[in-house]
Amino acid sequence: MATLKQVAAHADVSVQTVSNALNAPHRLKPDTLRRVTRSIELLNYKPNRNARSLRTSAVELIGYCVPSWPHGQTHLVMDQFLHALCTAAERTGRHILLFTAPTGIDGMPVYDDLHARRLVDGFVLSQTETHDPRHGWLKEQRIPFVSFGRVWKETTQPGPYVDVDGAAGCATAVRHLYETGRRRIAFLSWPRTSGLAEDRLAGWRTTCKELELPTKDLAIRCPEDMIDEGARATAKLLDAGLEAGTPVDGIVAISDILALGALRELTARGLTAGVEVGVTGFDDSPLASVVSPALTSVRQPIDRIATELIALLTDSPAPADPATGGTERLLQPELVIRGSSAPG
Amino acid sequence: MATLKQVAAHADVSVQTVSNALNAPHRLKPDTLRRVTRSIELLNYKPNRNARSLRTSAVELIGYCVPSWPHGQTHLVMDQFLHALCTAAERTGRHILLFTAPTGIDGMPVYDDLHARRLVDGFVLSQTETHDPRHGWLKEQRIPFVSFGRVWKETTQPGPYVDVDGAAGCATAVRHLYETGRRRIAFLSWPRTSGLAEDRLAGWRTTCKELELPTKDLAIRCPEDMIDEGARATAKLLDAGLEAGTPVDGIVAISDILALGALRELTARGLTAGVEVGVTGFDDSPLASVVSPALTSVRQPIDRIATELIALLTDSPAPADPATGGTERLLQPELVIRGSSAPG
DNA sequence: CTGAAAGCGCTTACAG
DNA sequence: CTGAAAGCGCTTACAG
Repeated sequence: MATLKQVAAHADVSVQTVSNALNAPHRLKPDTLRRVTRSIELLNYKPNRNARSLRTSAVELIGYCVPSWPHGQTHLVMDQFLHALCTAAERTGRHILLFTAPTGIDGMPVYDDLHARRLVDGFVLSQTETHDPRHGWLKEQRIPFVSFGRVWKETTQPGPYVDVDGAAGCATAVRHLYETGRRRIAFLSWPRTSGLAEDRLAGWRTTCKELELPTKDLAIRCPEDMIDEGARATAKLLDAGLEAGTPVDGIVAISDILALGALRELTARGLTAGVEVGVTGFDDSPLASVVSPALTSVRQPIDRIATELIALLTDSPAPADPATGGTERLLQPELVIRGSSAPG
Repeated sequence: MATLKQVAAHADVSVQTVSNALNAPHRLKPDTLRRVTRSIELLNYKPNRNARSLRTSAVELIGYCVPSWPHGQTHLVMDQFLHALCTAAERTGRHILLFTAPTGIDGMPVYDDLHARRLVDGFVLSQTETHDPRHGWLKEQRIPFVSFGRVWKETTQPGPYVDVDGAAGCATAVRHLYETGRRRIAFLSWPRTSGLAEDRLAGWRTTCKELELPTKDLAIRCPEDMIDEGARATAKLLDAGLEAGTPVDGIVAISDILALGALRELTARGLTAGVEVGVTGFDDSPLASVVSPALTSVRQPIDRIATELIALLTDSPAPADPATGGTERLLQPELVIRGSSAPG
């Protein structure tokens, strides 16, 4: 393996000049640069990153804690997210270092350790929880990080974040169902403890009110994000609608999984999603396009999210540019319309 | 941030002794060790890994290329696998570095680069393809790697691998269906180009023959791993069975996704999985336990796989121990029985 | 525009 | 059992 010194000898310059050829080529006379570049190629020289990192004390590595899921649950777009995150990091010459850590505050020593030993420069946080203690802790330790997802219900968000406007996403879903003729639109949610859920639910509620649609008894909180729960909640909604003579004709689900449960219950009752009842999910996971009828779903802009995360983490402190500045980005999701809400 | 030197000064020993306290504590007099340890804790000293790596030229980082999937496809157990891989790596003091690369041979310069710049010590390969060119290339370059999955149809496997005995998994599934009374067991497969598929199919075929069950026209190759394809293939099987007066009563699917398609088609025809037809999948993905009836599925021992991968990659060249030695591990999967094959 | 020197924070033989 | 010295391969002020 060639070293700087060998390249320097080969090109008959000092090591410093080779280093400059790599890191500040404009400082070299074009002729010298050419000669050095040729030697680099000839010797197939690749700079040793450990030596560089030792000197600069930047490793160009970003830590990401692999979430561990309770059995039966899964992050259906996690591989997409990781791929996007890697790609975004690589565009800036960085990479993602994976690690595991206990949930919540108990995991913080792991973060501290990775940073102190200089295995990473900083962290991308995801799976943000309501009152997530990690953000405040990292900020206090002056460990660089950026969060995918807001810390809900705090007065101020500690540190930079990127998030998706869930309320707007659900609002779009409600409007879409309204435009396709639905007038009694229910919402399948998660427990109240989730700030994320409250945000999305608020989008549903507000939009229903705007459109003068009913909301009473139409929001159901499923205790877990499981297909069965979605089916159960849908059954309850359909039964109540029948009894009252006001059948539900639209269902906005807070996740694709719950939406899948809704689809299953409809099928079980001989109803067709997109015909009698319009159904929408959230996340546009791979499953959405694979069931039939395919699931209309709110898609988070994953590539954009990844790009912004890396930008916030690695850019020099933004100069408060009113347009792109600041350290908070709320991105707009997009409704992907398929058969479950609009037959044809 | 404390350095070795500072700790040495604080403990009134040489830096070398502090280093030894960390890396070879047995060399120190118990008393000295105690004193040094105290200083380390007091100063909250964490060794700089870049300095260490520069010196030892080992980074304790393992590269893993995040697969990119065609839209609508997903690796349902990828998050489980990554979690297991991370955990296994961390047990040996290592971590996983994620990167992206073009598929096949085109990606090799990326691997080479990561290794040459000393960002990683070696690689874990997955998504192994038939005739995968990466293994041979890496071996030739003397870049350490281990493969999850065999390179099929080659005379010899280049380099170490861990794989799951797919044939045995499918054999178990067939036997289970047989034991629950099924006598006409079909197989839902992938295209012939997949060595993995041929292996699993062979397990089905051999076991059927052993049990004197029919196999003719009972293996269907779905062009893609999608729910719709599984449903379509199942429809074809059921139709053919009806016509011939010999109804299919068992379906072994090569993946959970295809099995899900089978379940859907059964439901659409008013049949119940586990009653009229027993169905099994492969992978025991999160979806398996979430549909209803829940899906019987062949589970790959993910934690074991991860542990073996890390062991093969990082252990000193095994001394040809007849028991655990060698660089090839074929692990046995396990059938997880649920309602889709056995009601109640 | 180019080069000689110092130093990033460790570990590794080697002496004592 | 402990320490003085060299060196891993870079980059960074600083001179020239």
